[in-house]
This record gives sequence, C-alpha cells and structure tokens, in this order.
Amino acid sequence: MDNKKERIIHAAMEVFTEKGIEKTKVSDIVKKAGIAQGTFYIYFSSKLSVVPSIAEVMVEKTLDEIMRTVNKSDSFSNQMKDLIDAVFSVTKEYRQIFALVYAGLAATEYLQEWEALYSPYYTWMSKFLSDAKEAGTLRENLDPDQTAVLLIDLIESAAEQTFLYSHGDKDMEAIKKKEVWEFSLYGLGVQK
Amino acid sequence: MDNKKERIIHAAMEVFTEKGIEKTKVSDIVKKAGIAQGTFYIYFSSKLSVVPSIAEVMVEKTLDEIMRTVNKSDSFSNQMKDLIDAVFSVTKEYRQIFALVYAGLAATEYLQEWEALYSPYYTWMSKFLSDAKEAGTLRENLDPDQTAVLLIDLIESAAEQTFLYSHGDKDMEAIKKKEVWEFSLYGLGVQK
Amino acid sequence: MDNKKERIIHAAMEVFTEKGIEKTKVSDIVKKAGIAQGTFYIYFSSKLSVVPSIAEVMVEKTLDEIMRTVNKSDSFSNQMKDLIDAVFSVTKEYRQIFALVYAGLAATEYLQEWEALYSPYYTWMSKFLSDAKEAGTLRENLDPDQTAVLLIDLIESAAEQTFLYSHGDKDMEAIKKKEVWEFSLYGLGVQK
Amino acid sequence: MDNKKERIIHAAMEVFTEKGIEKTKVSDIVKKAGIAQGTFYIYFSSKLSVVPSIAEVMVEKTLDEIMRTVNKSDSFSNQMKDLIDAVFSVTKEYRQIFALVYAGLAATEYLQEWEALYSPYYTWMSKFLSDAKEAGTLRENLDPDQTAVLLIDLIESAAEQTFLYSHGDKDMEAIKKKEVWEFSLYGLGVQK
DNA sequence: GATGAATGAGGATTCATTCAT
DNA sequence: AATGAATGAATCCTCATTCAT
Repeated sequence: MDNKKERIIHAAMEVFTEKGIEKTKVSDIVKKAGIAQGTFYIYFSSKLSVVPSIAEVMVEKTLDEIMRTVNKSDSFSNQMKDLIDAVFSVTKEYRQIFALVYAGLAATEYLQEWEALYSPYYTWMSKFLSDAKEAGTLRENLDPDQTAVLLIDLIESAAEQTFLYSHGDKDMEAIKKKEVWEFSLYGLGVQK
Repeated sequence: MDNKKERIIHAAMEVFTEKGIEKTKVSDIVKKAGIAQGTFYIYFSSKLSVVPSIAEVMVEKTLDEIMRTVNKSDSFSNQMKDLIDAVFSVTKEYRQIFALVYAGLAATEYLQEWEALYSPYYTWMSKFLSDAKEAGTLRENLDPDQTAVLLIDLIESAAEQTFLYSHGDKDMEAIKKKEVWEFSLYGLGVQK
Repeated sequence: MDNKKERIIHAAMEVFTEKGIEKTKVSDIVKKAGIAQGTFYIYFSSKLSVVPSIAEVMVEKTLDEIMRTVNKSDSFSNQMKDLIDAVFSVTKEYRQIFALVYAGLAATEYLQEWEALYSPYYTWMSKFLSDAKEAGTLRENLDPDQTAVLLIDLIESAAEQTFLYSHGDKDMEAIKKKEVWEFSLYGLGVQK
Repeated sequence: MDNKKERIIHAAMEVFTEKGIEKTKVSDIVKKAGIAQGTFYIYFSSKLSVVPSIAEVMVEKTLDEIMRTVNKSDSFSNQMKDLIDAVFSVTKEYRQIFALVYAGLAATEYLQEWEALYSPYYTWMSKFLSDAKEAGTLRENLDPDQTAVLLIDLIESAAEQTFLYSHGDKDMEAIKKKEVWEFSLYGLGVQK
C-alpha cells in the first residue's frame, strides 16, 4: 500500500536521472515501478508533485552520510572536514537528482516546501554548532540557528559548483573542499 | 542587438514570472512581445533557450546594482555590507526570475553555461578580494579566485533563503544580512 | 424494489441536474448515494442505463400531478386547463431532468424505449379523450389514441418552450398556457 | 478558410449519423473533413460545440423543403397538407441528425441557443398564419406569433414520434400525417 | 525578415469497470 | 450482496514548430 508510493518515488528518481524531468513520461515511471498508469494518480497529482518526496529522500541520504562519516570524538576542525567530505560525496553521487530537485521545485509552487524539507538537516547542524560553541570552540557572537543555514548553503553551493555547474577539472574537488573548509573555520571563528 | 530579440527576452521574463516556465506558451511570449509566432523562432530555438539570455540580464542587473551601491573609498567592512545589501535588493526584486532561471537551466543541458554566465560577476568579486588582500585587509592564505565564488554563493544563498524558500517574517531580512556579513568578515579574516 | 437501486436513481437525478450527464462521473453518483463504486454495477450496467429509470420516475410524477390536479366532475374545458397547468408545473420543477432524459435517451439506443415509457401516460390521455368523445363533447371524427399522443406532445412542447429553450420573460408562462389551451380546444373540436 | 468550418460541420453530420455522438471521436471528424486535428480546435472548442451549427443547417434544410413544396396559390388547407409533408419528409431523411441535435443540445449549455436557431423558421410560419388570418381563413382570436411556435412543435413532434421514438409500422406515417393535419385545421379554426 | 494559419505528434489524465476480499 | 483499491484503455487537446506567402 504505502509500498506503492515508495516504489513510485524510487522509480521516478531513476527515470528522472536517466532522461531528465522534462523528457520523462508518467508512463516511464509507472513502467519502472511496475504499477498501472492510473495508480500513479492515486498517490501523486502529477509528474512534478513527486519532486518534494524525492527531495525528502535526498535530505535523508545526506544526513545518513554525515552521521556515518563524522566522528564525534574527533577535533571540531576534523569533524568539519568530514562533514564537507560527506556533503561532497552525496552531491557527487546524486548530482543528477540534486539538479532535478532544484529544477523541479523551482518550476512549481512547491518551492516553499524547501524549508520544511530541510528542517531535519538544519536542526542537526544547529545542534552541532551549538555543542561546539558551548565547548568554547567557536566564536562567542555566533548564532547557531542562523549559521547552520549559512553553513549548509555554503557547503552545498560549493559542492554543486564542483559537480553540477562547472566544467571543472579533476583537481577542482580537492581545491574546493579545502577552500570551503578554510572559509568555514574562519567564518565560525574556530579556536585551535 | 536586435530590437525584436530584446522584446522577446523581456516579454519572456514577464510571462515566466506570471505563469511559470512550465505553463508559459510561446504564444504567450509573442503576444506580449507584439510579434508573430514564427518570428520567435528566428531568434530562439525554443522556449527554454531564452533562459540563458534572461540569466545574462540578471547578472548584469546584479553587477549594476553592486557598482551603484558599493563605495570604493569606504572601509572594506562597509563595502561588504553594501555588497550584501545590493545582492539582497536585486534578489528581492527579481526573486521569481531567479527561481525560474535556476529551474530553466537545470531542466536542460544549459546548466553548465552557468559558469560562463556568472564569469563577469566572479571576475569582479575576485578583483575586489584581491585588492583588499594586497592592501593587507584580508588573511594571507586567502585565494581570491576560489573565495570569490564561495562568497557570491554564500550571499546569494542567504538572499534566496530569505525571499524564495522561506515563510520568514519581516525581520528575517535584517537578521540574515547581519549574519552573512559577520560570517563573511570572519571567513575572509578581515583585519580591522 | 431495492432500496439501493432507488438511491442510485435519485442520486443520479440530483447529480445529472447539477453537472449534466456528460460531466457526471459514476463516482459522483455513488458518493451521493452513499454506496460503494462496485455496488453501482450490481444494479445498472452503465451511467446511461440509469436514464430510462429516471424517465419512468418522471412519467409517474407527471401522471400523479395530473391526477391530483384534474377534477373529473368539472367541465371538459376546465379539465383541459388543469391538465395544462399540471404539465407546465411538473416541467417547470423538473426542467433540467426532462432535458437530460431526452439527451440521455437520444445519446444511446434507448430512444425507442420512449414509447413504452410513455405508454401509461398515453393510455390515461386516450381514456380521457375517449370518455369526452362518448359524452359528445369532442368532434365526431376524432381518434382518441392518435390524438392523445399529439395532445401530450403539444402541451409538453409548449411547456419545454417556456422553461427550457426560451429566454422568455415572466408573463410567457401565462400566455403559452392560454394559447395551448385555446389551440387544444379548437383542435379537439370541443362543444361548449 | 470558412470553407474549413463548413467541411467540419458536414463531416461531423456524417460521422455523427454513422456512429452516434457518444462514439464519435474528434479524430473521426477531422479524418473525414480532410484537415488536421489541431485545425478542428481553431473553429470549434469541442465535439459538442459543433451541434448548434448542425442544427442551423437542419433548420435551413427544413425551410428550403417547405418553400419548395408549399404552393402559395393553393387552398390553405392544401398548403397545410404540403407543409406537413415537407416536415415529415425532412425529418424522415435526417432522423438521425435530428435525434443527435436534440441530444447534443440538451447535453450541454447550448440548449438556450434553440430559440435563436429556430427563429427563421418561426418567422416564416408566423407570416404564413398572419397572411391566412388576414384573408379571413383562420379564426379571429388567433395569435400568429404564438401559434406559429405551437404549430411547428406539433408537426415536428408528430414527425419525430413517427420516425424517431416509435417502432411504428409502415402505415403509421400516413395516419400521423392525417391526424396532425386535421388537428391543425381545427386548432387554427380554418374556414372551408 | 516577418507573418500566422495550419499542422499533428504526443502524453497527461480520466474514469468506467473489475475482482479479490 | 457489498466493497473500493487498482486498473489501463482510450482520447482529448495542447502547443511547439513549420512554411507558403
């Protein structure tokens, strides 16, 4: 039952990745999901209305990767490095999906769902910063909630730059990671 | 440049803003531009191929606003403040256009034109940072080219957060501006 | 008759009236009837197959109204007046239903059921004329069976004219009634 | 140009007659008309919106047949006979079209166009009665405008009875014609 | 270059109908 | 008998694109 909805979402991710949103037909999605054409419309109102659900999955994947990668007993500075690695890694693997999620959300009225979608991510980052601040690792005048959003945007933008928007060569990834890491450490006022 | 081409670009901006890219028909654009259906295809190959031209216009507008706002004889820290003001101001006015430009570029293969489109913007910012670095205002280990991109992304992301993705209240604009300003100053290692 | 069948017929009458036959979905009918989608098909084979049942209900309603209105002990001429009143009254109240019954029957092969459907009505009218003829009230050369059909058509046509097809003003009803009454009396050769 | 519209109307009449409105696809009509699918929608908004144009054609045909048949120098009573012959003849030939016109008009919002569509027919009949009345052939208290409508309805109803709604045998046509003729003469109060 | 009537491929969406429960 | 989730055939209509003028 809810199984069907899941299957639609994952089928959509695959087909969107292969052919792009524009060229994907609902019939492609249902074929891959192994359900009838009409069943699609029981769960989603249109091709584009699947996009927010895909975005949700992507946020989950990113958080999972971060959780898996970041070692809490490490120094903050190293945790930042791992965090950046995690985000770059997920963005690299799912670059197509990220692109289509931006396109799909922007192309419709779903844009404002963005905030709700990202909220678990923001919450995690806010806690991460807040803990470090309490430990005296970050500058005193830092607002964890606000900075959480800035930091996520900064890292994601850099990753997207690298994998989506740029013709960048092979070394670009390392360079970008280093730059964003340095900028972040300074921005956060990290004490060694 | 041809008068008709200009009219198509500006008509497209208006109609895209009103109805969204998806729901805009070429016939809507030509109607607003006051030209014949066939004439459109003399200048553009398709509806989406207008988007890069729109993006170009937006980059111009942003740079113009920055140039107009930032006072070169002011302190770096104040110039940063003005820079942020300028980007927020343009993003606020053209929020819809920005959203559709992302969507439009992402929906097609034009995504990688992004870099070329933004290059005048990046160039300006790079020079801005480079000058400040030479003057000893910024940290020694800063790479002006790389950081230019990061900084632009950071500021634009914050602005989009504020005006596109968020249900945020009225004060959000001021808070966001202050946060991004502080984060930037730290990130750049600005010496007072 | 089954309670569920009744509910379907009356739900169909309501929904057809609201949205028209074309735009009515079986799902609308069952929703209003408070039964499951599948139950509909136990009683009717399709959306349009409900129409003859509706027609039957309408003939009943018309005959009931005639019976209720026409006073057998009155003069023939006055009975004619009452008869016309009754038909106009039912047509007025159920104008939409009449229209859709015509449409529904004509849209399918059920058109020829018309005769069977109307037969109780024709029979009543035939008897009504036959009695009057035997009483010497009507012209000698009148054929009650044939004329029954003509008279019903004449009166119903006039009523439909008034309520369905016309943009007619308020007074039209009275005028039409008077005209059809006079024409009928002459046509039947009524002796005072 | 207007040629195309004509071709659609006549193609629609043919296909509707063959397959019925319900089962006719727009693609059937355009195929027969020899035009592209899209062209249909330049001239008509939907399959059903062709029906009023067909009705117009039918009124024309009926009037033409009446004009052709009724001999103005004949006696009124014979002219009535010819009139009835004409209407029966057209109804017989185009019985399918009449059925679908009723169905098609009733199934949509076009029902109220009826009056406008029939107005040339009503006008002619009104003049016909008015002339006869002035010649002293009809009863003094007859209202030509109102009676025109009644008379047309009466004759058409009888014709439709015969050819559309009834399983009637061969002789029915002659019987119906005679009955409607007699009823009309009495109803109009024709003086021999 | 400019026009705009005509095109027709193409896919979203609907909704009557089924059938396992 | 009753249910209602699932089905998928069926067709409307749109709209980007063309091309003769």
